[in-house]
Amino acid sequence: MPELPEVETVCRGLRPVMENNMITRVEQRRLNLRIPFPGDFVARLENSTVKSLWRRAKYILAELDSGDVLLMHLGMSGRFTIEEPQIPKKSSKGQQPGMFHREEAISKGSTHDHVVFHMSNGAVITYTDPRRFGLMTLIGAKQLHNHKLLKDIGIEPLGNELSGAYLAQSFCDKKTNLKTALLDQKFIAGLGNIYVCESLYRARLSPKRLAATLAKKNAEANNRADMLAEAIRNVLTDAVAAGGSSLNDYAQTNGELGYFQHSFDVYDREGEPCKRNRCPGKIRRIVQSGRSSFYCPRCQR
DNA sequence: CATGCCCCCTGCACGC
DNA sequence: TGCGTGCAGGGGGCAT
Repeated sequence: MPELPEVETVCRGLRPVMENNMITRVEQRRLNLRIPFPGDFVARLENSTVKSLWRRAKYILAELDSGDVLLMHLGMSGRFTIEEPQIPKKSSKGQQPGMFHREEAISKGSTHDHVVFHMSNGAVITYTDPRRFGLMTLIGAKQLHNHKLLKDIGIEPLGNELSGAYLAQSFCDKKTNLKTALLDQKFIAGLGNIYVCESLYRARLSPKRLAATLAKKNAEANNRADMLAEAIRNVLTDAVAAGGSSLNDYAQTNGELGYFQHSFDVYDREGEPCKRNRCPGKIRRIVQSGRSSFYCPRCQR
């Protein structure tokens, strides 16, 4: 499922075909995804030009010359496919699991293709989302920062603000465990279940640990907070790098963005051995706030 | 205000 | 083999 690194990858993939291009035609095939489309969605998009495209948390935002911002979220199963004119055909050999080729994508289509953008450069961008947990809406640029979906979102984990001190400060009076605190979007934006599990593993911190224990005023707590901040940054940076490289391969053979293989250290590895050198632990799964947590009880404390 | 839980929806992994 | 069941997941919104 798309998490922050996938959303970043999709954003980078969309940028060259959307930025500085006009949306000439929009096909909107249903009235809602997770939330209703604005009633004038198509009218407000057609004949407007995308000035810039960026990511905030797991949202993709496109600023239009009309003064609107197009806000998009991939939810659980959302993806974009780009068809560009005059791309040489490639052999269908060697495609990665879960991906399908441009030719198949075109001929098949899908009942889950909900929105199609036709761009002035000839690119056709299709949004597909079987589970419809994604969303698209339009916001006036001036209202952007007050919009309910964006106004309470915390810092970007790949920006400069993430530090041990920030985590300690944010969690000092939290009564929940670390896992729950890290998933709370008002502290760190865009951290999802997978990368919280992976970050805690890298920092050797138990998801069950009380969040406030990062804030004790002693050297050990400071160190833990620093380790966690570093782990979050590294996990996400690595994943973006992995997505970026496979995106290049992918975009040349077919247009679908944002699906690539990851290997995780703990996520979805219940019962399997801990990957840490010489650690005899087995990965355990527990449920916290209704979500699965995967961790090594032996080396995460 | 802080926290917990439900729910939106479909594909998929199970078990019989 | 085929069918039914239950679960996963982001995150808003509501109840507590």
